[in-house]
Amino acid sequence: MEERTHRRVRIADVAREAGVSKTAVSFAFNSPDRLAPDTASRIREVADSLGYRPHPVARMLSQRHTRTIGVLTPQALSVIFSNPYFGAFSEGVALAAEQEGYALHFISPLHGSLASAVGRATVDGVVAVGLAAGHPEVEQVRAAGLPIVMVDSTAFPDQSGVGVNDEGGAREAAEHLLALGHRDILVVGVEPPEAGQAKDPHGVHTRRLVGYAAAFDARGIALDPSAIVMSTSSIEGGASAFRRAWDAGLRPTAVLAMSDAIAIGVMRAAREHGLRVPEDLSVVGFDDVDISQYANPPLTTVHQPIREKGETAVRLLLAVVERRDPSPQQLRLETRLVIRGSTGPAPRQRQEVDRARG
Amino acid sequence: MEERTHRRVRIADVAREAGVSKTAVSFAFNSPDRLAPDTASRIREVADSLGYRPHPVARMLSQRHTRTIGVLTPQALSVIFSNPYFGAFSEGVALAAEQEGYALHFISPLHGSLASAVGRATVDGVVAVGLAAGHPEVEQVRAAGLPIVMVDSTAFPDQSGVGVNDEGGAREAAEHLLALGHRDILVVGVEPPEAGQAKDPHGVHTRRLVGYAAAFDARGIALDPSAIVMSTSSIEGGASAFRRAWDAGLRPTAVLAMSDAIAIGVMRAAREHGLRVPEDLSVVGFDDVDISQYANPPLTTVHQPIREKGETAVRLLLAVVERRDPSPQQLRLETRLVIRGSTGPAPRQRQEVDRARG
DNA sequence: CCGGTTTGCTAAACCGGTTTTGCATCCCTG
DNA sequence: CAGGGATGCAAAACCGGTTTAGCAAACCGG
Repeated sequence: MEERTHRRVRIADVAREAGVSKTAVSFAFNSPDRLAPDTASRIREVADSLGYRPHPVARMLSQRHTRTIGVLTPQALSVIFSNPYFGAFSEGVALAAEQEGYALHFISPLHGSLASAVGRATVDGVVAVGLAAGHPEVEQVRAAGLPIVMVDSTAFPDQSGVGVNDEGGAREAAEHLLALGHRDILVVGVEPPEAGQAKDPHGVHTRRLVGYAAAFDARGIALDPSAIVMSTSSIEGGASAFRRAWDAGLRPTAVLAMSDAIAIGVMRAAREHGLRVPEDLSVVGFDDVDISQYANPPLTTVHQPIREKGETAVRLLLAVVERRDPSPQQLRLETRLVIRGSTGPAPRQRQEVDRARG
Repeated sequence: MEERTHRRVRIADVAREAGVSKTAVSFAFNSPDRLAPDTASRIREVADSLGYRPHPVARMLSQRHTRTIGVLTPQALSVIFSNPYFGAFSEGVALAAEQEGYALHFISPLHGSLASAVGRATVDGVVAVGLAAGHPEVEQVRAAGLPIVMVDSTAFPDQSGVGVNDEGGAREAAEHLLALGHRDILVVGVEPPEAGQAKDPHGVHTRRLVGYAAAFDARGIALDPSAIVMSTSSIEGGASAFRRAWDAGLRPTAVLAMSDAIAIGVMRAAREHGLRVPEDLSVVGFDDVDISQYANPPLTTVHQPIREKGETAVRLLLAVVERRDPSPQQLRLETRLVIRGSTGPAPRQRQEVDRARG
């Protein structure tokens, strides 16, 4: 197989073989109308016979765009891909990207450095998910002159952003529990996966917490800060968070989990302690990830249009990448509570026992 | 904000500003040891103050590599990202890629054309998943001189490949059911998601079928071809496949599903028909995807090291990309049956009823 | 049949870096 | 103090395309 050592066929090779200039070959592929029809087809034949393929990198360089969009995440891809939330989001991103003819490039820390990954990325624009607006890598992207759209985070006024109504959804979730008579409610919050990540005062966690609190306020009840625990957004994280709360003596009749993965973990841990869901413990999640409807019992949760969010992010991005409508927009998609099997009326006894204990 | 209109800072700008040549600037970044220490640091200062970032595309062109690896799939990304199997595989790929300092580029049909997506892809090598060796796009990659490693598919002798022991795992699964006394067993096979995809005689489906058949053969029992139905690998697909079989009059006591998603769908559909799992119906899946242990009941399934497969694929690929050990290898990772709650002894009555009916 | 436009193609510049080659200058060493 | 080897940087070539400017021939109306 000499094919292996065989140098790649360049445009100059085709030009020489066809007896024309490089320009003509380029025209034959990109604007055939600028050539006599038979010249164009002759060139293409020669190119085919030589197995010529325009070098994509060279093409990018001279055309000054890559037809690729980047998805920027502060977490390692190796930890994110089997996260169903991210999976659904990526689906949305991919759908829009494919329709518009853009490829996808995932930008995540290389050798631990997100900055160098950003510097290496050959993209026309970036969708940033899970990053605060002031994040240094976001600045780096802006400094490179690349359009960026922020997802679930406040954006700069000169760039677009998409989010969902976290407050409203959270409030609905808490109201649902309150209406069922629950008063001893444990909140399990999502903590930023990167330890280095400073707490974002406008982050998802805060917005959902505000929503929960609003529901409590509306009933003149205070949300007990000691009944708020943090967890990574995973089944294991949720399970261990519930165990910690239990060990600390908390005996909630309901849990407000800030993600479905946490909710599912909470349900598992609760079962280990002999609690039935929803008879002894009601659990409501957040996100309405695909698998939540198949959970046991099916999870009551706040639905947010994850896929649509990904699609929207790409469309907003491409609007400025392709200079169609560069005016930045801030979109907020709606959320809604989906009541399934993991929530029910507060257990009478437990409630009284807890009161007596408290 | 004039920043918006501001042209990108090029290497020549830095050179002029610092009073040196482009070469010196390049050296300052890539091989500082070839410059006097203070010259190098002065250049870097100037570069910083100007906000200079080497243009990644230009860099790729001259260095003749991209430090990116491509993941090639025949299915649209928009349909694949929330597939837990693919998620886990991508995790493995991402883990190895990140460790080696490579970025990830997903290559999937653009505007419906996989070929054009391959032509546009700026990658140093490709991991192909779900494609048969003879697939035209695989040929295209080879013709472009790019290293490729095939996953779960027979590879050419001059390129590497990774697979798992599908036959062995399938055989174990069938043996398990047979040993539990099941005789009326429904097989739900995976059909290639792309209709255009011709049936690959060496594909995953065939290998698993061979394994099932081997277990039957060992007991001198024939695998009834009419008890084999096809399905797309999804919960919905599995559910509707079971319904179709049921409507066709089949009354199996056990199901061999070729993927976990199918198995979960089968369990759901079975419950709709009033069957209890595993009392009335045993179900065994394939793949042992993360969520299978959380299914209701926990799914008995054939475990395959999905993440490890992704990792291995990347390492094999990089071995030839970086010309470390270009000798192609064919690896086959092991599978094993994981017995959980979805399988049990064959129900006596049902068995007899069926015999009488049969 | 003349001046102007169109057609069909080419030469050269360019995209923004890296790499090779080469030339001074400096430092040793004998 | 001449000769040889480092050292430090610059000039030019190169990566492989696209795009601009421009030229010659063909065409066309008057």
